[in-house]
Amino acid sequence: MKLSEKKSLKKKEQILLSAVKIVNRHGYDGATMEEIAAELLMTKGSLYYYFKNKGDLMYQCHNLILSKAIDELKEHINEEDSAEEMLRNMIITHIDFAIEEQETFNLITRPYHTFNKEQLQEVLKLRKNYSGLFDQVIEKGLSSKAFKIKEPIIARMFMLGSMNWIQQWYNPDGRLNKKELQKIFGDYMIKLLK
Amino acid sequence: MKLSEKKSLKKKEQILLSAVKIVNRHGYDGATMEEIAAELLMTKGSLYYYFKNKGDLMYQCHNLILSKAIDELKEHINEEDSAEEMLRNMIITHIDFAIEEQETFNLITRPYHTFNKEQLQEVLKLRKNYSGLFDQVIEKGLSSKAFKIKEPIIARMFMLGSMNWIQQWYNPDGRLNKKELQKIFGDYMIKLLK
DNA sequence: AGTAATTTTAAACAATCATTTAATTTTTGA
DNA sequence: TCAAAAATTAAATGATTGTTTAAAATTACT
Repeated sequence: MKLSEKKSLKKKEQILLSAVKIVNRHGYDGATMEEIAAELLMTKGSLYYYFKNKGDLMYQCHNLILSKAIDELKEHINEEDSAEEMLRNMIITHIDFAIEEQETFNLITRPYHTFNKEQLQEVLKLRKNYSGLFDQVIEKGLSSKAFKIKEPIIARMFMLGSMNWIQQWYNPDGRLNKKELQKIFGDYMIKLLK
Repeated sequence: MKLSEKKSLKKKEQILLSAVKIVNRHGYDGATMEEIAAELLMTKGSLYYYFKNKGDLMYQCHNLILSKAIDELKEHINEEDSAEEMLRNMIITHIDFAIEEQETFNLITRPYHTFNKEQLQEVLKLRKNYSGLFDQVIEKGLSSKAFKIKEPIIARMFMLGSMNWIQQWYNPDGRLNKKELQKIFGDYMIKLLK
């Protein structure tokens, strides 16, 4: 690979990270190309040298974060833990992403309005992938009789929803810190599933 | 009250209802004054005869729906039911609003970005009012020993979050209809609290 | 019926942004 | 060092949309 290509890739990544930061701050609609560029001391025009358009940039942001999250979940699943222990770890990861990556993580609560057809297909695939990991663990718990829950798919959506909503009220200076919340949420989930 | 004032109030209400409809369809940013007016066969300019600006209109939409929801919750609380029965009814109401009023109900996940100071104060007051009703019932259940949960405030946020998120995945043509979902969610909540 | 108040409208305005373009600057590599 | 390639920029463009305005249409009321 030529030097210039390497540099280009690196720049692309920097832009992506800047975009993630701005999106987390202002949401999809609120993130302007101008601000994303300014973060890197560039002008917005340059962004189009690296990305086709804003939609493309947003799409890649979402994919980046979601892929990272999937990787982290998989690490927890590969360990030789009980379903309960695995689930507790996955909850910690999910809440981490929901809090730290805020808008980018769920980016596009309204994916149909935001992404084009091919992007949408990929996004839905990734999301299915993601939630499938939770389903897997719940299934494991059910078959080992550690869990006992009706409608496990609904239960999974119930759980993910409660966690995704944390970002609406979480306050880093609140009475409970992130770690404490993660513990409490884990306890709740286990109680729900047992 | 003069006839013209009555008519004016009626028109104002119609506009509000149209705005609610459009917001539920496209979200806050996606709702244009043009479309809100078109729904009533008016032109957008007319809206400014009744509302100061878009922010004002959105604010009144949110208040309208939230107030309705509060009223409905209060009806459930005033009955002579057990905490469990009351909570089940409140869950049905909440899910109804979350599904049917979609965007308007949670309108402004990002209230700081959307409302001005006085509006924000009123919105936060209403929201506190709303969630306080759930806290009340949980407290009632705790003191009657029907419930047993640590960190009841967090549990309430947990529950509201899981319900608010329903609108992200709910499909009216899905395997489970709304009523079935409400039942399942009620069961989950009770299991969590007991 | 006729006048004053009320309501509505079309058009102009203004602000915001995403995107394009053409020129300029910087970097690369022989 | 120097020409070609790569990267960046400033400015223009175009589309959207909230808001204002002044005139026109409608309605209320004596």
